[in-house]
Amino acid sequence: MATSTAPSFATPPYAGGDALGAPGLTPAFSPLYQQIKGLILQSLQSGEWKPGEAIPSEMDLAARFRVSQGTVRKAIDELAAENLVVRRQGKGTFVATHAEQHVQYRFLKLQPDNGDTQSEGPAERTIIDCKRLRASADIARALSLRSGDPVLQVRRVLAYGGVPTILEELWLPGAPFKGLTAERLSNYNGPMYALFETEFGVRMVRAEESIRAINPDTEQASLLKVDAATPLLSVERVAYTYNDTPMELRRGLYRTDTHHYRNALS
Amino acid sequence: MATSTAPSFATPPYAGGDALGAPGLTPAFSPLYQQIKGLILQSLQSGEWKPGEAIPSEMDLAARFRVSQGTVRKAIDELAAENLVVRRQGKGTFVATHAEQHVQYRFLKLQPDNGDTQSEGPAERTIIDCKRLRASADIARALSLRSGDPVLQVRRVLAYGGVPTILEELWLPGAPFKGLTAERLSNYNGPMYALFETEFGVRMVRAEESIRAINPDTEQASLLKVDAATPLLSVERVAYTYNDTPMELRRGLYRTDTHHYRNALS
DNA sequence: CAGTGGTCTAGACCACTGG
DNA sequence: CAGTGGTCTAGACCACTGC
Repeated sequence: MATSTAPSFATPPYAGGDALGAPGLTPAFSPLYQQIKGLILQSLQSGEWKPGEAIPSEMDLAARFRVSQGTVRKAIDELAAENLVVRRQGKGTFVATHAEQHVQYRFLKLQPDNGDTQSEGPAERTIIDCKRLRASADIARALSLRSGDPVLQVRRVLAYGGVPTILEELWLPGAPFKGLTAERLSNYNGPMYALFETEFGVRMVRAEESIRAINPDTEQASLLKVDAATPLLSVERVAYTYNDTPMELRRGLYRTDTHHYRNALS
Repeated sequence: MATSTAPSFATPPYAGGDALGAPGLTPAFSPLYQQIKGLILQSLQSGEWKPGEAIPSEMDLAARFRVSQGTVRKAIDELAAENLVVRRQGKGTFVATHAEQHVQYRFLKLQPDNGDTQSEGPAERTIIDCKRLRASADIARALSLRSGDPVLQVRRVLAYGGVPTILEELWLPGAPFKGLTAERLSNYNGPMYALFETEFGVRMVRAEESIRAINPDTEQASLLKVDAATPLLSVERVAYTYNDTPMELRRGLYRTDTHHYRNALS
């Protein structure tokens, strides 16, 4: 509905302090553009604008929130810096998506040693299984659930040019992903995070990875078709939606004889 | 001296196109604030303002470059986003430094599994050796040198709580680091990159890492006091100064039984 | 051509720092 | 208190997109 219309202040040109309307969700003291950012964020979470769609123009938002275009602009600047929206000059500002961009697999830092991600092409994906389980203590902790809560476990292998390169095991909270099956995963063409968006309305926004070197156990070694003495990269990722809500725990084993994990520091 | 004073344009309020003065170094077409950013960058490289020092206020820079404060602000915003300068409200804008910040070891992503970097304290550093060598083909390529050019090689071990955890081997171009010795490295207290700043005027700005899982050879294993079958993280880093000039190649072996490599994705 | 984001300006006031 | 960076506004014009 016509909810979040305007921060109710009447002290132009600079209100300064807290200025939120009815929901009153600003605990301390934040600049106007931060409050506007928060309001836009709420609309993103609530699904008012869906991934891939355009959000209203800066002028429209400025009118809606009763602030200047510059203030909206600064709010959107930050959202764009966090990869939540994408600006396109002359067209508009769009809700970021893991699909339909050529920035696919944004969270996958493994790349071929020759650097040519292009010629390598997309991974060949093989689902091993997809089970309904109850969360163990560590899984529950990572996903902010309680031990025993229902979770989905997916295991799969990614291969490049016929060479199995990544073995992944991932856990998802049962409730938001009700109805996810191995079949739906297999039939879907494109990044898994894109499927999460379109089928479950869950958009992954941010993630953290912990990396170690390990030796695989015999099952892992056979799935990746490597010797058990071949060291592998163990990459544990927790992915978050809006609001810093953890929505996925993923444990990956990466072969690093033909690929490497690339990271830019600044 | 009083070189870079102002982009010479006389078409207020918006020149639009290329507007650089004498050196004329803008090939294509860039907004004013980008040109200002470039000019500030030149002053940073030239050492007009040294790491830790304050740069002129936004007002001063606006006057110097004959643009509005807002334009200078946007230029500095980008430099701050790239960690080249640090803004401090009420005090000024300062040239970023690897020393004297509590953001030390910005490029070291290894951290203890309990996450408590504080209680762990600083690493105990042991220099193994520091040799003058000639660059091999791969070293030369990484540092944009020619094979056979003089380079310095440093090897060292970092330990935490008496446990050797990191074995590093690093190469530096000979010319800029003339006079670096094992002694000076050992005597220096603080991050190596801070020493590079104060003693050699080389500031590392950005880096890229390639990560693999490997088994150590016998020498490496003994230096880290681990079994030769213990898989380790191999982290190859190229660090860059201003102008994307590579200034260091560093190959690290990380133990990941008590520590892990942490990476934030967004 | 109208509509979008992108740049630039000028001026006002706020928040923080230190003398 | 003066000086710094930080926020906000209003208005102008530029660059790009697509009808």
